[in-house]
Amino acid sequence: MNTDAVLKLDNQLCFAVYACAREITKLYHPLLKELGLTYTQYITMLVLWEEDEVTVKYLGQRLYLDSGTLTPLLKKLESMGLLTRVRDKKDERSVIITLTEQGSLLKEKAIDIPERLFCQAGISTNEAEELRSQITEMLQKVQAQQ
Amino acid sequence: MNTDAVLKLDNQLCFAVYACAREITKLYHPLLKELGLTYTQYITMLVLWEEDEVTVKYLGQRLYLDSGTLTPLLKKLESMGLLTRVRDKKDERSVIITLTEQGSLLKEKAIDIPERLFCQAGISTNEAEELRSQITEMLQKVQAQQ
DNA sequence: GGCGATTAAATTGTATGCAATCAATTAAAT
DNA sequence: ATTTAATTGATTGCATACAATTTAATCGCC
Repeated sequence: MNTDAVLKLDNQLCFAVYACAREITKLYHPLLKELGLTYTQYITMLVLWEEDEVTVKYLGQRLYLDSGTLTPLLKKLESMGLLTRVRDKKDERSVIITLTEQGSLLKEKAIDIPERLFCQAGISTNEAEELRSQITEMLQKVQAQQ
Repeated sequence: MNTDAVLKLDNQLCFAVYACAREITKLYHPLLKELGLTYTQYITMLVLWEEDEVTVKYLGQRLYLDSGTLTPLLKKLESMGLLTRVRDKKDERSVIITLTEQGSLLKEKAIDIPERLFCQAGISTNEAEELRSQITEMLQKVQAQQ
């Protein structure tokens, strides 16, 4: 590829990923509105529905987000009554996030979101899994450089 | 996949794309800092280096961004002396974006960024092109739903 | 020509993201 | 015990993103 072509937007893998991420988030918007969550709040709840009582640090590792993003987001979810934020007695540097009953119950309402989204986007399960695997590989490669 | 598994974060294609986009942007950060640009400002300049004198609407279509994002971003680039914003005489609703000489010249400094980034990320050109093609396909599928 | 519908930007308000820095606490070394 | 370093969150400042609304200009249709 010549020097001019590499600067063409449509040739850039990075831009494709970046634009795709935003378009997908927009697709989630109406579905998540029914739960009263934004996309970032939703993926935070996904982790907590898998594993309750985790630290902010752990959430950050799973979500690839830092405390500058998570602290206000978790305070918001706390104010919505979905979780609690309590300092760890054993190590006061850590904050333990715990779902409230309301937060746990919200999972039921979220169960059908993945399927509804896939239907909407018209993507087959197989090609999605293949693509997910490749992108995850790239994600880990890229993250290792930071 | 059972109902529990579909809600697992690591099974979600959408999250992989979302996290990957942010990690890639972070990888760009030190390279773009040399040019004094953010990632969004950089991709805006990419379009303008391809095609000068375009409308805000056109930029939005290429970048998948709306005027709410572009207007302040373009004002910033204007204040940096890289471009001008002028109403179209033929249709006063539109604003024409034109590179200044300084804006055009910046392209030279940007030429080697794609290669440096790929080296840094350790991704081969072939697998990148394959992945880019698949993600672009998904991007267009998803965007068609909006 | 006139007027409702449409279009293009700009504005407003909310929610991220993240770099950089700070503060508090804990762990390690001497 | 004291100093030093590392860890964990919180804070601050800046730059997006985008939904929703507003404003101004143009278009379509009669």
